[in-house]
Amino acid sequence: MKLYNTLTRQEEELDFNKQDINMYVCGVTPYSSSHIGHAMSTVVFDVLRRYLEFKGFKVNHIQNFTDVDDKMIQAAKKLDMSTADLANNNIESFLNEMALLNNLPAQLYPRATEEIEKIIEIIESLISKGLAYHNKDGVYFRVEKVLDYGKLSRRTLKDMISGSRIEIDQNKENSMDFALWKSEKPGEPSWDSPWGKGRPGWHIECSAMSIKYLGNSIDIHGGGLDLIFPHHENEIVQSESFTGEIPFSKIWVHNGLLRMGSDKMSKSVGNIVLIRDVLDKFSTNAIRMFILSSHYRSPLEYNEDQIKSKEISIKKLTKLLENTGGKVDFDQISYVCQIRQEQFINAMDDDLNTPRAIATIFDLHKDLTRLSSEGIDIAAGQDLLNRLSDILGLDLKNKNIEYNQDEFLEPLMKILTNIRSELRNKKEFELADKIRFDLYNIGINLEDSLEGTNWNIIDN
RNA sequence: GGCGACGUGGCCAAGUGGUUAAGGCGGAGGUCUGCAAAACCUCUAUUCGGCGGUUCGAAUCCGCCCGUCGCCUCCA
Repeated sequence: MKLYNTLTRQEEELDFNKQDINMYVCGVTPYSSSHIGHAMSTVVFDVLRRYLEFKGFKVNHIQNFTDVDDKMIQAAKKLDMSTADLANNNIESFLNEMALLNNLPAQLYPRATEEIEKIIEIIESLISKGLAYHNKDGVYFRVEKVLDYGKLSRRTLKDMISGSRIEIDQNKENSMDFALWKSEKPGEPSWDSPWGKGRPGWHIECSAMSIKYLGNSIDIHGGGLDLIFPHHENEIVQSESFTGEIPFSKIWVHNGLLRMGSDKMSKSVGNIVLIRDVLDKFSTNAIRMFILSSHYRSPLEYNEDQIKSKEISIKKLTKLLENTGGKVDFDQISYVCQIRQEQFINAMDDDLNTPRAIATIFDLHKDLTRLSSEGIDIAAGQDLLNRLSDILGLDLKNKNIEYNQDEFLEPLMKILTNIRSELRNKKEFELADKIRFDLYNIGINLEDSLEGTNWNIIDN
């Protein structure tokens, strides 16, 4: 399998000579509800993980929570609660939403505040190596000391300083030096350290957690494109300086960002759509198919019409699973399965090309409907359809039938459709059509078939 | 200002040197049906932002121009 490595700016063959793959994915800062941009990122890495597992690897997947930082402190203050409570609340709903999105849970979800010991160990080591210094504001990393600083984001210190929008901090040796530890300010959560009370800076928590749980040099480190600089750049320089091992991560995978209109969706811009609101409107399958219909490195524009169109696509695929029976034709069915599975794998092997993978699923669908209409048993093909869909985290077996589970509607509709069937049997079509028409006007759609009448609530 | 990405049919989106430019949605026609709906079948870009260039051959490589976006501050 090839994956695009942000560090080398090219696709690289994944030739890990081992069965385990260590994958660290940067999670969220749980200061508020998560938006669908976060959903996009987690779905992408979920699919990467599922595919690697399909290929036979055991994936150690870790996703962190940065549960203390400026935003956390501000938000907690505003809500008059502790940062810990705020984090707990948001983490709980985040994990809940991940499950609803059908993302496999990571093996571990470490939190910055629970890794202070490791964080301090790293900072002490960096100071002792002369790569970090302590002043009244905290501890800072000396970026000038590291020659390859900027290798991930491909920029030089000179470029960064000249283009910098941040005010120059006179207390820092170099304006690009970044905080490893921040000294305590009144009213803020803090921990004891050799440099007095304080809290970790951004970036250091990910180095600590990645190294502690996955080792000095991991296989895949991922996150959104917007984390390349400064977050991942700084993680690299801290980690490699601390462990002395290069690379900190063999491959850096970054997903493109979700846009709202033509702008990036982000909490700070304020143009966000919450995951839970999208989950209210659309099925998990449709949301995932929407996300996976464009390549993970491209930007994706949030578009409800497009998500809606995926509901229809999913329904088509689901419908095919209902076909049963027919004569066994091993040659035909296995030929089709072999071709389509191969195309699916080729697509996924090519830098996780999910749009192409999805296209082969539809090709498989077309093949199978053809064979089925020729009276051939397609059970083996349906099984493949399920397996391939499962790699994308699409659950075709789970029909979203919750609509029809209302305890009053269900028996009521049964009475109505039974009466209507009798009318149709007596050829009293005018009255039967009136029932269908009137129900349609209150939002219930009837579909007659040979097996009986199905109904569903029309979504808008 | 520096670095980077992108512009493919009505919408979304693959394809990055060579048979008919994937796939989904939409649209048109058809099969089925008492009629609908659903499902299925067929059709739906001589053309890839514009202009030049390289090449036997370019959506695909090069140059310029136009347009959109991201990072350089917190961000998935």
